[in-house]
This record gives sequence, C-alpha cells and structure tokens, in this order.
Amino acid sequence: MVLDETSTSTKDVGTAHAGLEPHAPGRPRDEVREQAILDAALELVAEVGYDCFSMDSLAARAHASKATIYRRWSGKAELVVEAVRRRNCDDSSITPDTGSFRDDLLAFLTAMIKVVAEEDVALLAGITRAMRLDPDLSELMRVQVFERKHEETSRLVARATSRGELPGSADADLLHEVVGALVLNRLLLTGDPIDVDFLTHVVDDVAMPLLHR
Amino acid sequence: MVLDETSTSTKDVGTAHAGLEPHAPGRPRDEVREQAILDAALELVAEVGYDCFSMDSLAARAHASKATIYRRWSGKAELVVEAVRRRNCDDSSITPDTGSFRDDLLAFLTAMIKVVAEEDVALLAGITRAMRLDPDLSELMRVQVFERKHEETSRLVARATSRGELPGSADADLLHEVVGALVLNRLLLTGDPIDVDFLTHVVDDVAMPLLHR
DNA sequence: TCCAGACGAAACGCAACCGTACCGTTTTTC
DNA sequence: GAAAAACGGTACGGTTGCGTTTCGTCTGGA
Repeated sequence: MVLDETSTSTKDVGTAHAGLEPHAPGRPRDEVREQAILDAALELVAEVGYDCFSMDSLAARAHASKATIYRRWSGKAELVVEAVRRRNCDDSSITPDTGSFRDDLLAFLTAMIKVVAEEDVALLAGITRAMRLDPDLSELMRVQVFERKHEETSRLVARATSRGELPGSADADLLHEVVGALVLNRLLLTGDPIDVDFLTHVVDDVAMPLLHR
Repeated sequence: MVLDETSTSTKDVGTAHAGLEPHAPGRPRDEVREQAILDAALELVAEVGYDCFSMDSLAARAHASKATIYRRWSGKAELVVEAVRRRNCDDSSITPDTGSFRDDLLAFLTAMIKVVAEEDVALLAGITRAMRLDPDLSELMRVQVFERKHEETSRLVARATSRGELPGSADADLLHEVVGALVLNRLLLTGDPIDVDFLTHVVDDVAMPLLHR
C-alpha cells in the first residue's frame, strides 16, 4: 500500500558528469533539476508525511514537470528512498576537546541537536510508518539519522578512556543506544523541547553514571 | 490537513443505558455498533496508518453504514481521538513480587511487552505524525501507551527501597523514562524484536546500574 | 545546422475517497 | 397501530491523486 515496487534504479542514463559515454543523442538531463526534486521530496515528507505527499505537490514545489519526475523514478517509493540516500549530510563532525569527557559529550550533543532537531525529526515522524513496511528504508533512515553519530561517540569514549578519565569498562555502544533512545523518546513521544536542560539531564543523570560504574 | 475540526461530541443522545431521559422518540442507537466501529478504527490506524485509512474501509471493516458513522462523529479526527480514549485497557496490573527487585522489574517488563508489543506499537507508528500536529492526541497516546506503567514502576521501586534493596536515591521517574525510551527506540527505529534477551539487557545493563549508583 | 531528447505546462482517463442523501427494513416509544 | 429514528446498503457529485500523453520550447552534440 505504501512501499511496493522493486527499486530498479533508472539513473546514470545521460548524466552530465559522465564524459566517457560514447554518445548522448539529445539534450542531457539537468542534474540541478534532479537535486531540486529530491530536496523538495524530503521537505514534503517532513511537512505532510510520506503517505500524504503527492506527486503533483512535489512537481509544484520543485517547479518541475511530472514528466521530468517520472522520467527518472518509477514512483514515490523509489524517489523517497533515493532522496534519503543522497540526503544532505554536512557532517560538521567537530568532535570537541574541552579536556573533560563530560563537557565534550555535552558539547557534541548540543551541536548534534542543532542540526538534527527540526530537520530530521519531522522527516523521521513523517516516514515512521513507511519504515515499518520497508526494512531497507528503515535501515537507511537509521543510518542517516543516528548511526553517523555512533563512530563519533566511540571516539569520544576511547579518548576519555585512554586519558584515564573513564574506566576501561565504559561501553560506548551502550552510551549510543541510551542517549539516542532518550532523544528519540522526547522527539516522537513526549514532544518536549530538546534543549540544554534536557541534554544536561541526559549526560549527568544517565550517561555519566552508566559509564562510570 | 490531518487533524482539523473542533471536537463537538455528538454522543449521549439516545444511548441505551440512560433510563432517565424523558423520552426517546425512535429506535435507540446500538452501543454494540459504536464499539465495533471504534475497534475497527484502531485496527485500521494500526494497519494502514492514520493518514491512509478511509471512512469507506472503516465502514466495510465494521460492517456498518457510513451514515451510522457520521451520525455519531463528524469526521476521522474526532472518531480516532475517541477510539484512542476509550481504548481497551485491560490493565492486568500484576505487580509481581519475587522478592528480588531485579526479577520483579524483569517480570513486569516481560508481562508488559506481551500486551504492548504488537498491539500498541503499530498503532503508535500509524499515529506518530498525527500526534505531532495535535497535542491533545499526543498527550492521549502518551498516557494510554506509556504513562499507565509509570505508577506501577514507582510502586516497584518504592517497595524495593523500603526493603533496603535499593538506595533512597533510586529515581523511579528516571527508570521509567529510560526504560520507556529504550523500548520505543527498538520498536520504532531499529525494529529489532523485543524479547527476553533485550529486556535482560535493559534491566541489567541500564536500569540496575542507574538505580544503584 | 540539424535533430534527439530534456524541459515546463497542461490535460487526459482512471481510481479512490469524502460527506450526503435516499432506499427499504428493523426497533422502539407513544 | 402509527410515528420516529437507527440500521445496512447503495448511489451520488465533487475533489484529489496517479501515471501517461501531448504540446511547444529550449539545449547541446554530431
């Protein structure tokens, strides 16, 4: 009903960046239009949800013709999957170093939230149900939204451990799981704001005790 | 787009259980039909999501006429809100007492999951986006799905504290928040099964350390 | 210069859904 | 027995979305 067809990619047919293709008979496809459509798609999923966004509204939003859309993708599912995959991922990836693990973690979370909060959450909420029906999309979203921070968290913990600030038993995976869960819980269920007070609560009441035991 | 109108309830007009009303001119409304419609509504929200379920499919599922539906509720939003409100809440409310807080908690979570797992989660996933747009519905779902367990958790912690099994600093609210978040995270984001292994992980790796610090 | 193909815009037929209205039937009160 | 109202079923007009097609225009390679 929601996600159905087999995703047979229709890409790399006449893209501009090729230069090696033997011959492209007519006018090449405009990569800018393509990205505009994908961007608009993510906007719409975040605004009205996966189920409610229509190809007509997408065409209007992207100032594109529906023919231009269907020339590239076979339908909504394939389009959204690729939009999520090629999503803007400006991993600022700061990995702060304040000398204190507790402050590093807090700074990291604060920076993360600024990017994630309003942008990804609406997208996540709009796509939650579709995720339940498509394991690939689910995995994709999970990686896009949360898994990227996993490595960074591990780095923070490893550094603090080697500094002797955390015991060797400190479990970075557990930290990642618990912190991510708390944020998700607040975002989707309670709806309370994700602010410094909340992050301080997460760090001091949950993360630090768990790592220090 | 999703939740719109003012919920002016059209109920208690000619319900059967009254007996005090001065006169009811014609055939009274059938309470059984009403409940059948509400049950079918929750089923559909869980199956296809709030946005995708149609009044036609609801009528078919409940073996009811659309007139019968619109005679009671003005639209989808009002109907779903009341369905959630009057949802079947067979709070088994066991509150096990094994003598050990750790085992009590594990038993409580195991029992809870059996009820919640497949039933509420699909409902939650189907209604996530609508929740973001309607704070009342959000609050309602939050209470229905999670808040009921809050009191029980507090009781478990209080008992263990008075027994001297947990320190006085043990924070039942924190326990409730963290455990609920971990379960939600697994249900909506990772999609991994909620089994005994997972619950043991939650209890031993997160809950107990947090309460014992 | 020519032509294939992309482009935006608009319209198409089809299906689904909405909320209402009308049937004939059933159930209750007066 | 008559009036009133609920019931299941069906149909209606209006709206929306889908995926396709057609049109005239624009663009770049041969």
